Amino acid sequence: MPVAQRLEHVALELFATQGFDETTVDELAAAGGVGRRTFFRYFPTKLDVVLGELDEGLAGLVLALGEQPGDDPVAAARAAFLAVNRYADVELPALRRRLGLIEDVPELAARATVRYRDWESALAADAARRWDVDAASLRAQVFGRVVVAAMRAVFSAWHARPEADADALGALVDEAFDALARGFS
Amino acid sequence: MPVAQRLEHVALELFATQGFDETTVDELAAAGGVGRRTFFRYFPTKLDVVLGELDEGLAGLVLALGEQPGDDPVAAARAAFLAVNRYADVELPALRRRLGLIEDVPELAARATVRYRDWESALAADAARRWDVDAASLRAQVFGRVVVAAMRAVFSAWHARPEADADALGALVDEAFDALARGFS
DNA sequence: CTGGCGGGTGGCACCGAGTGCCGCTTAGCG
DNA sequence: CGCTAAGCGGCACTCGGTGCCACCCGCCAG
Repeated sequence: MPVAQRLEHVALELFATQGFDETTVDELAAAGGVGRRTFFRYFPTKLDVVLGELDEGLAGLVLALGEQPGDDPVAAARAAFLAVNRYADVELPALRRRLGLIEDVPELAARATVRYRDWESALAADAARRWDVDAASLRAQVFGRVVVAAMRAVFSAWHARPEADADALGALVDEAFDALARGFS
Repeated sequence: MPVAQRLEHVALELFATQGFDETTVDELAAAGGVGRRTFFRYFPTKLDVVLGELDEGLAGLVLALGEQPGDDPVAAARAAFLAVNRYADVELPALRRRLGLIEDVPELAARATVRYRDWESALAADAARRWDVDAASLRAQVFGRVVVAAMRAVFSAWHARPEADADALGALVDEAFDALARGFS
C-alpha cells in the first residue's frame, strides 16, 4: 500500500473517531508510520487529506464536457456530471464519510469551494463556447457558478438521505438540472 | 473613531499596500495602536477584518425577503437583493477594495463562502415557504445555493468592470435573476 | 570493491495565527 | 477613599505550515 493512500485511510479513520480539529498532524503522521515532515510532502495541508481525490474529477469533467455535442450547455453539463459521478457501490461509504466531514467542518467546506473554482471556470468556458458568447460574460459566469452550486446541493441532499444509493444520486442530478434548464419561476 | 473601525480601516490600507499574507496581525495591531491580544478581541480572525460587514447584510436580507409578497421566490429574492445592495457612491471604493481582496486571496474567498451558508439557508427557507414545499427539498436547497452563486458571479463581474457604478450593479443583478427565472436552456 | 550521485526521508528550528491565563489600569460607585 | 468590574495587553503555549540540511539507500561508473 503506497504511503499516500495509507495516510489517507488512517486519517479518515482518526477524523471519524476523534474529530478533525482534535486530530493533529503529528498523530496522523505517527499513525501512518511516517515523519511529520513527510506527511506534508504528500499533502500540502491537513485539509487536503480529506479533499484529495474530490477534485481529481476536474480533468474528467473537462474531458466529458468536451465529448458532449450540441449547443445546450445545460444538457452538456448534465451528461458530463452523470458520466463523471459514476460510483461503484463499494466506494459509496468512503464518499459518505468524506461528504460528512466536508459538511460539518467549516474549514473543509471552505477549502472545497476554492477547489471548485476551476470547475466553475471550466463550465463557464464550455457554456460560452456553446452559446458563442464571451467567457467573461455575466451569463456564462453565472452559469458556471450556478451549476457547481446546484451540484453541491445535490451532494448535500444525497448525503442527508442515509440510504440513498448511486442511482439516487443520478436522479438528484437530473432533478437539479431540470430546475436549471427550466428556470425557477 | 471606535477601535474596531480604526483597525478595519488601517488593515485594509496595509493589505492593499503590502498584501494580505505579507501583513501580520502584529503589524495590524501596532498600526491600530492596540495590543495583539486586543486585536483578537475585536476580530476572531485576521480574515474577518476584511469580511466583517459583508454579512451584516444577512439580517437585512432576511428582513427584505419577509417584506416581499407573492409566491415567486425568484421575484422576491431579486427585490430583496436590490433593496439590500443599495450603496452610496462614497461606499463604492471601499467595496471594490474588499471585493478585490476576496477575489484574489483564496483564503478569504473560502471564508466568505462559509459566511454565505446562512444566506443560502434563508433563501431556501423562503422559497420553500412560497412554493409550499419542504425546506429540505432538493428544489428549495438548489434554489438557495444557486441564488447565492449567481450573486457572487454578479459581484465578481461588477468588480471586473473598473468603472461600473451602483446602477450597473443593479443591472447585473437583474440580468442574473432573469437567467435564473427563465432557465438556461 | 569503492566512491560519488540522487531521491526519499525526517529531524530541527522557525514563523505566524489563535487561545488561555493573569496582572494591570481605569472608570464608576457606594 | 476604597471596591469592583470591565477592557486591555503581556506572556506563554499549541498547532499548522515551511526552509534547511543531514542521513539513508539504491544505483551506476571507475
